[in-house]
Amino acid sequence: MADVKDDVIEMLKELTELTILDEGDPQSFRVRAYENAAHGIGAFAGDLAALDLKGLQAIDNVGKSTAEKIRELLTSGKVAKLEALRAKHPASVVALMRLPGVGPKAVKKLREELDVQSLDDLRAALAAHRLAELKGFGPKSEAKLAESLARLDASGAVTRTPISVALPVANRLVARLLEVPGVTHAETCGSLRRFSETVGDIDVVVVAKDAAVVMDAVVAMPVVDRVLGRGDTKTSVVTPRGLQIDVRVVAAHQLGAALLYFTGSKSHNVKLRTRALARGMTLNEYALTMVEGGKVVASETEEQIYAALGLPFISPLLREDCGELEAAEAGILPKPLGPIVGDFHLHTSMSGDGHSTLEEMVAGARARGYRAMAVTDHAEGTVSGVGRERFLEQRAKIRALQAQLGDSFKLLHGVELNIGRDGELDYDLEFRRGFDWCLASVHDHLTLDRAAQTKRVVAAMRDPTVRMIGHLTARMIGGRPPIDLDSDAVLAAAEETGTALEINGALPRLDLSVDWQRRAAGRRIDFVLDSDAHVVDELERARYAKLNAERAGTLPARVVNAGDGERLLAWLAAGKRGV
DNA sequence: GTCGTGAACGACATATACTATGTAGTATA
Repeated sequence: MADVKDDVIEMLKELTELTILDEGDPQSFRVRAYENAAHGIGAFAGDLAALDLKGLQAIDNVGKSTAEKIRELLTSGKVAKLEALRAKHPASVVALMRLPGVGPKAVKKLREELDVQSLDDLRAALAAHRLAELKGFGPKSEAKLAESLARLDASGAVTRTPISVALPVANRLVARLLEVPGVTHAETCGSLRRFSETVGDIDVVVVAKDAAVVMDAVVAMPVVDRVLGRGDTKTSVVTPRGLQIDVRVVAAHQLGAALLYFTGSKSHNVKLRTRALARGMTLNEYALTMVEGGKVVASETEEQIYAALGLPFISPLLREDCGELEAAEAGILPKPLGPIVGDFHLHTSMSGDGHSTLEEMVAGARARGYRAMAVTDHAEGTVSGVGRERFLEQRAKIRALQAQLGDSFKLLHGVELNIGRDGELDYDLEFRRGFDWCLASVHDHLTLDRAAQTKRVVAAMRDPTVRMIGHLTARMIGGRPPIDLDSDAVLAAAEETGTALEINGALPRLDLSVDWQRRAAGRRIDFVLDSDAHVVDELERARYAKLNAERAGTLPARVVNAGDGERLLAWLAAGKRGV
């Protein structure tokens, strides 16, 4: 479903990049307009292909010109303006700008004065020491460009890093920083704090008495492959896998302003700063200050800064400039979800890929204060799945365990069914009815076309035993794409059949995505936050599912296992709607 | 480029750090 939208955003991003080159200014109005339009499209939850020019222009920051380009792209597959820019600035030239330290001005100069039109040309110019002739370039520039080129040859293009890779690195880094003498606070900011699916780098804000000590500690860490830059308060390093880490040291009384700034998003910050100026104040990463007289209004906490700007606290998860500032102003920010009270997708050592026992998983869930949980090992249709007898043995154990636990904890015997190529499910209807909880998921045949994928998923939803669909799109962030589904048809079927949709908290999945959840908003569809844990510590991942749901602004009333345990039990007892 | 006001045109433009150079470019949120 995301295909068309991704194509449009890709087109706008390319227009942005080429226009920066064309105008030699990364901040021109045209450039900003393309960026804003891409932003608006990103926040739009409908089907772009179904819209006419007028409909497209109703999207934020999409005007006549962009709407026409979108139609042009969707009908012909090409955009004349883009083609013209591509002809003028071929890919080999764009590649120059991707070199760290090279911007539009440098590219312009290299092309005009040295006829450098590609990385190869640049390599030759460097070898001949011709860069020294250029004003603004010196021996250091030469050395830096040569190193960038060599690194590019070695590692290929730079891509964004999936959150599943970046978050553990960031957590270890923060833990180490907290051990540095004099450090009283260390926190991950940037897109990781906003819980973006992929991140460009890791931003860490540190409070310490002596910044130099922190900088020394950072560059000495084993995770550091090389140092990009080091200043009095900011150091940038790169890991061996090419992930950039920026560490910034601030004073304790500036922490709020620093967190706000380094968390972003950029456009959220720009709007906040504009808002400050309109109120006679100026906001930077150190403080919110009166323009007249320079008196500091707020700096210590984010809450104080938002309050001084006449706003309630806005969760980092929402700071994407997707209407959160307007919602805050109107007092209609999405409410955070309550505590997680159950987990309905997890595996034990009974099936091939689980590593903790049933008892360990139950203990883990109880330790988290849950009221209920379903054990859902794989059915026989999955590689690591097991047959009927093993499940019946497990059921007996679960019943015995439930008897010990009493009413304080509801333990369901569940199963994760595999959705077959044509929507067929494991075992037979009668055997499936024997489970307390059936979830069904797609694990294979991931490249079927849209009609076939939609049909098999909807077929599974129509089964009376299937209470929930697990990781609906089967995507892996930074890995494999989502399966091709007709989102309207799938969501309509979920609503009609009363089949809940899982929000899977495994970091490589985060499935449903924010985009899908927003598409489902307004429909009567229940969501379940799950860990998909294969080992007891992974129960923690349900928290990531919760963050993802909050990021999407999914309503607490639609999430059955966050908030009130009794509400959850009532939902479980009610069974599948219409069955 | 978009947007809002008024039907063609003006407004839109945050704030800083670092680096290599001698004022500007690039990068970051």
